[in-house]
Amino acid sequence: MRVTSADVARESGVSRTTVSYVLNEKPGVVITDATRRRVLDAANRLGYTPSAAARALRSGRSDLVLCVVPDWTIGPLLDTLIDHVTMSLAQHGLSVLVHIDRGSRPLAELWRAVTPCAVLGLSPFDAADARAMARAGIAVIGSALDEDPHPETFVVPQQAIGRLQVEHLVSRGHRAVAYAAPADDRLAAFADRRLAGVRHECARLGLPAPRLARVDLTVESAVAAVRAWREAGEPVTAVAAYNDEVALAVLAGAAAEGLDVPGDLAVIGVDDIPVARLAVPALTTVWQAIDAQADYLAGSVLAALDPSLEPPARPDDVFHVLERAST
Amino acid sequence: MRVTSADVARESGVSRTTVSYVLNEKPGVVITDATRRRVLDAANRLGYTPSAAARALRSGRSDLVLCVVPDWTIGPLLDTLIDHVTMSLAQHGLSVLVHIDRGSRPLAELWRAVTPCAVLGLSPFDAADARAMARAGIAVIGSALDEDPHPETFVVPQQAIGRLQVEHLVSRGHRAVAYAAPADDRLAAFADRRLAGVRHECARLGLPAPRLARVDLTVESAVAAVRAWREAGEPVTAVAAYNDEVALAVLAGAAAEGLDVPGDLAVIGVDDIPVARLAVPALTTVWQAIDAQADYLAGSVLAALDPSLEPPARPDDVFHVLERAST
DNA sequence: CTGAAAGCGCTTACAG
DNA sequence: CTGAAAGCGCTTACAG
Repeated sequence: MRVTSADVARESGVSRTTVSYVLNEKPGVVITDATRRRVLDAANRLGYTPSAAARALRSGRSDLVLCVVPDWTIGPLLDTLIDHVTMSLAQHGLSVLVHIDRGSRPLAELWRAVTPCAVLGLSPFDAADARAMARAGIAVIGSALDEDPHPETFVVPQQAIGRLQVEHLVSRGHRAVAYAAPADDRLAAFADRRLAGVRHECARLGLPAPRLARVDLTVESAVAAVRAWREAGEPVTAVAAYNDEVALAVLAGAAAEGLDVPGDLAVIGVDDIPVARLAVPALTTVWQAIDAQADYLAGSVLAALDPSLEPPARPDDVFHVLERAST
Repeated sequence: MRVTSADVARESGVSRTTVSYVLNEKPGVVITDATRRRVLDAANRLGYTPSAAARALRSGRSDLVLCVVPDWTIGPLLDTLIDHVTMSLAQHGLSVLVHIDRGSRPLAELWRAVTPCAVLGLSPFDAADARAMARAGIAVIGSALDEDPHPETFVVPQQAIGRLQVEHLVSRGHRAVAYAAPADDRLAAFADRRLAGVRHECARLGLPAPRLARVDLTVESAVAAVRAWREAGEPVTAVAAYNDEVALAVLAGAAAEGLDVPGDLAVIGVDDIPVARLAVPALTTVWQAIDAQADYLAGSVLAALDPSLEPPARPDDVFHVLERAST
């Protein structure tokens, strides 16, 4: 049978009220040391752990943070981010629970089932969902892929990535730029915005509009793209790839076509996956300050939970070009 | 204010009992169609969703499955596995919640807070934890990295991977085999077992004991390893790498040393990460049947929850050599 | 076919 | 400093 606070009360000869006060270290209530000791001992002896369900029912709150992750195949960066956030929040007594949302069950069912104190969305929430959660007293920290004025929002401006890639390529003397988009449609929300950044920066700098090709993670696909780019009126000399994997495909395509990188074709990726460093030539890429972003996220949760806390400052400068041999 | 079943009862002019019966489709209870309709309508109109906390308190059970993931940097395979399990269980009304366990908070606190109906461990549980959960009526599905006779255990025999690698290399005519171990200590549980498999198979086939080197994900590290292997009395001609990333490092090291792959040195990885296909030469690797493993896992959860269900058969043949150009 | 009532385990005014 | 009691929202015997 489950050990309840009543058992602890009986065992230590006090009321449940006192047990609750002692165990929760209720501020403002003074308990004699002897009593406290007796309660703590009894709780220990009995192996008492409070029922979270009862607690949640009573207070309408838990110490769970629900982190909703969309069906992205973003990979290691996301894992690292979640890992960091989990660690940070654990230090404040909060447990992060990750749920991969593929839309098979409505989000509403989930957060009601978990009764979290906060919900962290790593992709934008449906407005109705967000409202419903807020109405239920849950702290909602949403996300956006574009600049967003709303302070409690996690923003990773994807356009900036594309801009940065072009800026770097141009600094290396290139003018004819191509964008290598991923084949997986689930990535479109990211890919389209990064492409927009590329386009924007090209226009701003007076370069020809970027050529575009979808590249899946096969050599053939990359070869086809590389050929098309090279055959253009003004042949492409530099490629901004959606991410490192796509960039590695382009590298493989260029090698298969006998092109020299970066002599004939420069390539820049995004993410700095471990393997990027191992490519021949080593891949130039855009690195993200995941730690800073994780800290911001954790801080936002904490601030949303405790209004007396200063909300964290949005990290700027979260992107950085890591120059290696491929550009 | 929260909408409760009492509100629905009032709105539809029935008792809470009836509301509960209708909403839970209680078997054996017959409700007139008109009543059912009224209740459903009212629930809808009011936007009623049951309080999971109250339900959990009442029944001591939720429809949450807690999946505890250790602090591995295993990457995409794990993501895929969890994704599949989440999907499968969602079809049975269960929501999977993933928690990365880095030991900062005791597991006991977490499962008590979540009140899951089942806990899925992707690494072995502490025996005391497992007992406590079982005592609390939670279905426990543990994991093991070695053969394990316990039926409700998820086993991915790591040794088999090493054996398979050697078997393949030998089939290509090699005798002098090396093992490229990862530098990250968190991977030791896997790496050591795979190495044991390599050793075992070498011994069984009468080959020299495998040479061993740690390779981190840099070219320099791989170059050092490759040099050491080539300088040996009987130079190594084939490398079984811990995983694809390490294998790609070895490939880079071999290239830097001017070695021909697979002519001078054959390399086989594990995982079939997308980039493996893009390597030059394309990387031979050991592929895992993640889907089958996910199905087994989901089936185990379901079977543990409902004794009338047949427990799933353990998938065999979950590993498979994917032969490409590097061997 | 439907309702009144108990109880899951907790916290917290409210009294002493 | 401590206790008796209410109530969070649900489900389920038990009566009708």
